[in-house]
Parts: sequence; C-alpha cells; structure tokens
Amino acid sequence: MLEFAILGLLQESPMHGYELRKELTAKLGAIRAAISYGSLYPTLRRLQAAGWITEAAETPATAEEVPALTSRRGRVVYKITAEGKERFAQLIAQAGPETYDDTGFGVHFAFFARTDQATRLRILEGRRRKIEERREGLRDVLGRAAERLDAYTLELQRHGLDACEREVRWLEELIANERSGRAPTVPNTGTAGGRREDNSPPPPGETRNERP
Amino acid sequence: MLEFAILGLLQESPMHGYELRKELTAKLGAIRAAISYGSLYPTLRRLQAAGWITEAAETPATAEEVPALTSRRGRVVYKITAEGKERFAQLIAQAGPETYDDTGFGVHFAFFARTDQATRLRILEGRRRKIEERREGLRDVLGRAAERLDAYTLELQRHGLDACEREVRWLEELIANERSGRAPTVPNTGTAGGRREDNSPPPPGETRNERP
DNA sequence: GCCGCGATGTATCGGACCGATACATCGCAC
DNA sequence: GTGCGATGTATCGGTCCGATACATCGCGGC
Repeated sequence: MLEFAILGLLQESPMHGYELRKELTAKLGAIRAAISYGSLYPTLRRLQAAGWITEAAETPATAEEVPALTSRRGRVVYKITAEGKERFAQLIAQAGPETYDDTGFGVHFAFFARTDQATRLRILEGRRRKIEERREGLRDVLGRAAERLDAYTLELQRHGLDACEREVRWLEELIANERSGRAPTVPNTGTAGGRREDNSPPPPGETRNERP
Repeated sequence: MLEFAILGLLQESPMHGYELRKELTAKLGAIRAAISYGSLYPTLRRLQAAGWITEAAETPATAEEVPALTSRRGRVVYKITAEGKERFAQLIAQAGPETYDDTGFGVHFAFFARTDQATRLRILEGRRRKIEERREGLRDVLGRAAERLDAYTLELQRHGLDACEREVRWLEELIANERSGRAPTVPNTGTAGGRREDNSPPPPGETRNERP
C-alpha cells in the first residue's frame, strides 16, 4: 500500500522523505493517521532497489528564487523512474481483493485522478460488495447473537452497522456519478458545520496536471 | 490489542483457538474483519509463556448443554489464570494513548462491561479528543489545501470528516449517558433500583446484556 | 459405496507497518 | 546565548496479516 502511495505521489513531483510523509498524511488523513518513518524509509529503499525510484541530488534549482528555507544538507530527494510509472499503472490494473479493505480502498481512491474510469468503477463496486458483506455480518450478529452479547458490545455493532450503511450509500452515489458523466462530487453528505461548500469546478474527471 | 481481547474473552469461558477466533470476530466485527491465525496462535503461545493462560485438557464435556458443536480431537483448550485476570485488569487501568486509536478504542470498548465507570469515561473522552483532532486536521486540509488536491481526494476527506463528526456525536451521547446513571445505550428503561457499580472481574457468570 | 466439499481445527512463514528512539541542523524568540 | 520546535534521516523490536499447509469430520450427491 505504501509502495503504491509513494509511487503515486512522486509522479506529482520529486520529494524527500519528510515532505513525502507530510503529503501522504495530508492526502490520506481521512484513513490513516500518519505514516511512520519506520515503514517509509525501508519502503523507499526497497523501491529504490527495485528501480522504481532514484535518488536525485539536491538540485540547486534552476537558479534564483529559493527562499532557501533550508540550505543544502543531508536531504535526499527521490524521483520516480519510467519503470516506476509502469509499476504504478500495473498496480492500478491489478487491483486485487486487498484493494477493497479499508486501507487499500482509501489509498486507491486517493489516486483515482490517475485511474481510468473502468477501474474506478470496478474498485467502487468491489468495495461496495465488501462493505455489504460486513453489513450483513453485523446484522446477523445483532439479530441472532444479540442475547449472547453485553450492551456495550451491541452498541459498538450498531455504530458499525450504521457506518456500513452510510458508506454503502456514499458508494452508490459515487458509482452512479461515475457511470453517468463524471465528477466525483457527491451531493452533500450533509452534516452540521458545512463550512465552505466550495466545489471547485476545475478538476476534470480524468487525470490532473502532468509533469514530465 | 490481541492480548487484551483474548484475556477478556477467556474470562467468559475457556476456549480453543478456532472458537476464540470466531468469538473475537463476532465481538469485534465492527472494527476488524477477522483475526488472523498468524497472530492468534503466536499470541496464545506468548500468553501461555507469560503465565496468563494455561492449556486445559480437552474437558470430557460437562454433561450436556452447549451445542458442543463437534467431537473431541486434537483441540487445545485455553483457560485464563489468576495472573491473567490481574494482567487484564492492569491493562484496563493503564489504558494509554494507544487506547484511543481506531482499533485500540474498539477493542477496549467491546470489553466495557468489564471496565469500571471511571475508566470508561476516561477512555471515551480520550477517544473523543483524538477524533476531534483528526476532524480539525481534515477541516484544515479541506480549507487551506483544497486547491492543491484533486476532486477525488477532496471527496475522500469530506467523507472522512463526516465520519468524524458523526463519531464525536456518538461519543457525546455515550459520555452523557455514562455520567448520568449508567446504561450504555441511548434509551434506557428508567428502572429505578440501585446504581450498581460496575461489574468487576470476579463475576464471570454474567456480563450478559441487561435489557434489549 | 464412495467422493468431494465445506466446516472444524492447529500451525508456520515472510512481509508490512507501527511506535519508540536516536541524532543532527536550522530559525526564532526570550 | 540558549533553549525549543520544526525539519530531516535512520534503525530496531514487535504486532499483526495473508498465504499456505495439513488433517479430521459430517453431509449430500451420484
């Protein structure tokens, strides 16, 4: 999963470890708290060994600007290779069952802008199926085994069931959206504290900015 | 986490591995899909080595009752020891920060019936704080960094934010409930009677639900 | 009669990821 | 001038997962 996320992020621009972690945290904040360096650095080394990424010397930029927040130092900047891009595309195309669990789905979803529509649809439907199964499991427990469980455990199941139902609905909307037309936005999951309801129109259904 | 869950479950009755996994899955179905044997068996061995649990010879069945699903065979039945119960109580009392992440909180919550009220409150509030922090992080990203992110990523954040807000509300209710009176669930049948203090470890006979 | 098949059951192995920890530099406020 | 928080790289031990292997049992189908 981390491998996938790193390859995805590095396609937007080269980065060093610390930066990568921050971007990862921003992009995946909804699913994972924060990526640990204990997994980040080893993974970077693995990707490098495989040839998907390379170390780029701390570039002194093209010349000026550079508030020089930081002077050059031990920073190691990573850059994706052509093989790395291929690898990323391959990981998207495969998209096995692990793509449907909480983390796997979240990470793939976060890179939907780089995923073709057919695959997006496949992933959304696979995820929906999986959540529906979980939902049925919870309903079973709440129905059949309710008397065997204490009230706290039952409350936990109820809350989980609620979350499942909600996610299925969310996925339905995304799927419908994906089928007819595009644009990921869902008509307001609506809860208090709506705050900015800004739907920036710019992002098209397909991939975002490309940078060679 | 697994250690905690196993000790908690074995206080209800001795079990063998397969059974333990099924019960674990039923009890924690809302948080984890299913516990892997690859973690279950090693953990059982670890607990045994530490003296928290012991292997009990396949009991020659206590007469009837209990579906007794299958016949006896190479099954290894585990039983909690006095030290194990102490250990469990100690794990509850400690309840550090790891108790507030998704998995940790879920597992602890599932055993709230064996947790004293003060600790329940502490855990619920710790969890709330943590979720509130995550919520603020998501709001920040949605507010400040929105233009840097593509529409799919934003949609993911929105969904995550919604889930956070929902969970905070859920926790608020539980906390309010916990403070005034008892009863884990929302609607309570106002039966008077003494506000019985929690159910401590000793009484293994109950922990059944107290009013559906 | 017997054959497969799904549930029951125990167990290991490699790998992914986390949390704690260590260490070093930079800019800034006090 | 000194401490402190952000930046930055890195490792270690430990938990847990997914795949895999194996063996038994009861059942229905042929």
